[in-house]
Amino acid sequence: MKDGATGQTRIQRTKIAAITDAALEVFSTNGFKGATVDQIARAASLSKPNLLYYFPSKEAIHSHLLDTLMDTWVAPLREIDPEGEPLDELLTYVRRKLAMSRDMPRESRLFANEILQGADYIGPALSNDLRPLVDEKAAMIARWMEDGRLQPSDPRHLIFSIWSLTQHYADFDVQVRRVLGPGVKDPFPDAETYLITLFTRMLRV
Amino acid sequence: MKDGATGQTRIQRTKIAAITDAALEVFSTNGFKGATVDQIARAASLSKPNLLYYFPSKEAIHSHLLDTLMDTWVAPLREIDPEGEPLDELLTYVRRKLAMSRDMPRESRLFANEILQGADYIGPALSNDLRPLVDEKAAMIARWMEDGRLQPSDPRHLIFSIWSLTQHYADFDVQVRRVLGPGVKDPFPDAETYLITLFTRMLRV
DNA sequence: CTCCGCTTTGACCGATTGGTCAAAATGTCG
DNA sequence: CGACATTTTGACCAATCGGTCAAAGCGGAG
Repeated sequence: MKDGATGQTRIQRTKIAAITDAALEVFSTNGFKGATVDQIARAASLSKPNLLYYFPSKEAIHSHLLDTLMDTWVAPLREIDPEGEPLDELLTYVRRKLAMSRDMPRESRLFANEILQGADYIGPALSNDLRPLVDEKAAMIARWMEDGRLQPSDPRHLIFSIWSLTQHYADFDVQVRRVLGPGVKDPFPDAETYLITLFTRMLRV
Repeated sequence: MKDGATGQTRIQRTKIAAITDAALEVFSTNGFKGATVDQIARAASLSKPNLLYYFPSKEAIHSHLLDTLMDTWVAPLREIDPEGEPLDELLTYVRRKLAMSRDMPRESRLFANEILQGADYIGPALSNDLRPLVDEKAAMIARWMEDGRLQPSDPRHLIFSIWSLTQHYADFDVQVRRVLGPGVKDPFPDAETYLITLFTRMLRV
């Protein structure tokens, strides 16, 4: 039975949610080419043909994942408030992005895999959607710097550095833990302290 | 004919070099599971059986690559001089790592792929070889900070941040270029200026 | 109950995968 | 040259890949 607004039945919603969650797990740990439809189906407790009843192809699942997750992923950047206190806004952004690495490491690794291997699917979105957003926020930061409310530096590379440092703790989690050793149960508290110190010294006037 | 020291003929040296170079290209852009031995063979201008005459398996090529490249990859960290001027030593380290991202992006992506997907092969090396080295260098940096020659901060996360920021420009090169737009032909000069500023403000007493 | 549309499945397909093997080609030496 | 080791190749193999299909199972409305 249809449910007018979304055009999806209850069962469809449930199964599609299970599939996307399973696909997120499998794609993020194996990459697109390394993942198999069978793996995803097993992780979602479905048979392979049953999975392909809900999605036409492996590529379709991957695209669907990237599309629906993209907004969530850049949301914290969008929420930086031009009217707020500059340093607070940027430090909050750092904290939010680090929290996302802690709470959504699979999403982080999914995008990392995609970009690392050429961004074949997500590439256009980077040029058409992400770039204007970065332009806008970089201009805002540049204004803050001109007004003497932040120490001057390249705003675009500042944004890159926040992405790089925060996502590092999700994408390279294995390395971080191996290097810190088994004594460190959770690297994130120290990471947050360090990153806040770093960007405070970088930006505070 | 053997050549006593290495146990390799001239042809073997040439072909193995061609294979490792081709494999670096293919593995770094497709990951281990995404790469095929046919691709590597074609990139090395060899037939598949001929390639498997020099290496017993796909996994053997991958292992060989990671083993031989690991030393090169951590060399700049090893070369930080405990007797040098602290800030100079660390800024030089940043410059060297960024230069490696510019000149050896394939190597960077090879390691990024391996770690991102669980570090199944390289994991033990991280615990047994890299961790002691980081411990040693972190202790050195901590001493510098105690002596008042650097602003204090977590030395291990400082090292992580240098890895993260410099390798970002190799691993996420596609994203960086898409976000900066086609007007920017080479992101590296601005990146170097930004990173030197960042770590100078972070560390200078 | 019957009927009908949605859901699930086992069997199967062609293509591609990593890897083998025996034979042929090539190189290297006296 | 002739003899022997090294190198190269086409044909081939079992396993796995993404995807198809017809048939069976299922739930709810009448």
